[in-house]
Amino acid sequence: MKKREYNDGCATAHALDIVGERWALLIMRELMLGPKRFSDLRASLPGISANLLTQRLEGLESVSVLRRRKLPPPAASWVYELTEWGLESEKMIKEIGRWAARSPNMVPGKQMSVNSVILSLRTMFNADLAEGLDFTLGMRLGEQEFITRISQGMLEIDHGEASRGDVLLICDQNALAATVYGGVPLDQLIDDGAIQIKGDKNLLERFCRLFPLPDTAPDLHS
Amino acid sequence: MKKREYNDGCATAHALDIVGERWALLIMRELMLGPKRFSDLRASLPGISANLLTQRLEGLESVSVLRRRKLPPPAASWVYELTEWGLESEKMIKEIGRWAARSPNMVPGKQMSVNSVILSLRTMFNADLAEGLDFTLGMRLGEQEFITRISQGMLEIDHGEASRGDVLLICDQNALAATVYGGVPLDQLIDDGAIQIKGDKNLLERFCRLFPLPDTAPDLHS
DNA sequence: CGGCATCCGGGAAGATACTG
DNA sequence: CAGTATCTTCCCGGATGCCG
Repeated sequence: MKKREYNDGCATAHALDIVGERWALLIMRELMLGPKRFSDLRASLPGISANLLTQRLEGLESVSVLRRRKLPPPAASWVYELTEWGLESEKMIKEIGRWAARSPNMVPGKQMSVNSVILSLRTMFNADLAEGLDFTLGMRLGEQEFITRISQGMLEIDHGEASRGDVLLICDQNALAATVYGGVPLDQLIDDGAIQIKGDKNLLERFCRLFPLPDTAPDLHS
Repeated sequence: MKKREYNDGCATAHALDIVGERWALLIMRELMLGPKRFSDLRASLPGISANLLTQRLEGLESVSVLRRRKLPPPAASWVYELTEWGLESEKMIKEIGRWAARSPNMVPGKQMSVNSVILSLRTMFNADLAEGLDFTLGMRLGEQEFITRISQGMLEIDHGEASRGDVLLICDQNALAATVYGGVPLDQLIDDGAIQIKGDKNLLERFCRLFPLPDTAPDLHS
């Protein structure tokens, strides 16, 4: 056993062999919405060292989770992107997040990356609460733009021109998380200047209530 | 940051903080079908040291994933059991296994624990293929007995008296995996003495075809 | 800017031995 | 059986420096 592996026929154990190392799953999370460059990855993973990021990218490439691709000129830089199979890990990553959302040890209010907020919306979206709704919402979160479509009880969020939405939301990802998950009133964030809106504010308020968090599980040592 | 944590508000990152350490998820897998004692756990996790198992159990208890409980006399020994929330991780663990089942690096034929085989059946069960089937199957896998019920396109497997099934299967878990996943003909395993059957063999053969594996994802370096 | 190479300290993992 | 104690090894994380 050279590369410290569980020698176990179980598929879950195999998953841990290939994506169980520190940072691996978070790197995949950061690539879930599209390819990124080395420094973008590094910027969205607070605390990882360049060294380790290199190692992980090599490891994940060697097991066919992601590939390294050269952008056409004039960009000419390298990007990392998930393979199709790598992309399929979204279900698993969401299920992990859904489970952990009930953790009694989860501390709210910590910083999140743009990608984690978007993925958390995809995870916690409650179709029943969205019945009858039909609209699009543009989001400008820092450098990135997203377009969200809610119709027929379905949610889609992808990169796209934010200005094309029925409503436009401009803020940073933590402000969005604060109102969707933290219950901070939208008006307060607008007054603070943390959030800017163009369009129907009521639509946005309804949007924010579509992502209820589950109850926290009992803490055995509280 | 004492205990090496991702300082990330993302629920998936939090999950890694609490169950991302080596062995943690496999310990949970081993407790998924019911409480176990220290040495049973150790026996079903080939390669873990007593040392580390102690640490992990303490860690998982401290985050309310499992609890330590003293059995009533005359047993009077300690067992470890998942909390309700810990049990809810089954969906996540299955989703991880389902994803990894497509890995191009998965080597078939490795040893599996009894619990992993049972959980893999729960994971890979295909409801469409079970339409119209209605029977029970008892399984005696080493020391453990299970009763499986298939009806209305649903599968249930739990600990229970194997002899009460319409069919009884006696074998070790690797033989079961070999025929269900490895495509080894039942007859061959019977001839080898690896499997014993009491009851309708055809029923068992149909059972074995209810758990198709997904296609393997492309290997970038093949 | 976008990495790769190297070194170094600390801590986690693994092996072995031992105890109640 | 159910763990401790000890020791070694290896991985992680940080810093620095090199190179295209």
